[in-house]
Amino acid sequence: MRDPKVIPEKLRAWYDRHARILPWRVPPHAGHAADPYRVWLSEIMLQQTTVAAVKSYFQRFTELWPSVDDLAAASDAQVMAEWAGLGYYARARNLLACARAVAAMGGFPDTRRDLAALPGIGPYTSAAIAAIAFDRSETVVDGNVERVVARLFAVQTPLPAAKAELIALAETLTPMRRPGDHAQAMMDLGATICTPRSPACGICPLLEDCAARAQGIAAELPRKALKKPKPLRLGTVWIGLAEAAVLVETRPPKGLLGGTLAFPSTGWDGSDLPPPAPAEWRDIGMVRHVFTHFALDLTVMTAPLTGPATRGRLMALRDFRPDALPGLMRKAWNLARQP
DNA sequence: TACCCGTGGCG
DNA sequence: TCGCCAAGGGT
Repeated sequence: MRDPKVIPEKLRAWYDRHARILPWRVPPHAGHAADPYRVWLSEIMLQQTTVAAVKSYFQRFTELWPSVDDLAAASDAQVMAEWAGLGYYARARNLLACARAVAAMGGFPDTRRDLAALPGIGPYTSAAIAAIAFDRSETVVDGNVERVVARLFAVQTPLPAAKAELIALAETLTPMRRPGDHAQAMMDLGATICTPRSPACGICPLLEDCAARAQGIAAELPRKALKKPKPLRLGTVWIGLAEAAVLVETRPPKGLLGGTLAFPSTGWDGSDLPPPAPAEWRDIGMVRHVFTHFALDLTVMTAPLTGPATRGRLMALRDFRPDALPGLMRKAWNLARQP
């Protein structure tokens, strides 16, 4: 019943009318290709991150660094500061490493294989850039596509075990013509109609082709393995204030919040570090923050510094930008500056 | 394979 | 208030 070619044709027709307008996107039939730099930058930012959260960051980055060569010339600290708040900070470190590699080789490679050799570019992102920026017929599989395909073919296997099967099914839909628009159409469909909860099947262009819809189980797919409960961890952070300055440190380059600007803290994994300086530390309250795999209750201590610090460095308040902090540290700062 | 790695919005 | 989830990659 389901002709494998009818689905991409219907999808393309729907996309031509309903494509989302996004700052990094070239509309269908624009007559020119997308800029690989802007495609790459947006794809990195969009990894596990919503379109709404990315928009202002994309705008800011492309203003500061209009080309990959401009970005390659930026400092680590500046890129980390501009990325602050977006999360998954390994992306920012890999972003800069990738920009420098691309600048050194004179531009982005135009095949999926060569793209995937660059830092921060994996199976999804390499396929997306190859299809969208270089018109390569690659199959782009993200969370949206997994969901759309699982429903179209009524795949009952739970994720992540179903991953290989979903990729194989998605490949059967990839066209030779306009593969980039096809990829973006699949993702737009997943983001606006074939949504995780209460999908809008009534207005779906693939309604007649959807096996899950026919069985009445669209909203139940894709099935997912049970996830482990998140442990609660405890920690302490110290915000030391000197004359028009605050005690900060740059966190170690790897691990949680790696490379970000922070206040000295315990390790919040049981390690029991001492305060970074002698002072009359005062407990001003606690902030809760939920990471991917654990929750954290962080006790916030403040004090005017009275002796030399054993950790961190003093930063003048005029140079200190709270929005250069990751979310957890921003919460602590906001608590500390309240009366 | 199974972890590790942020954040904000939404029902 | 809380669990779920979002254009994943690295190890």
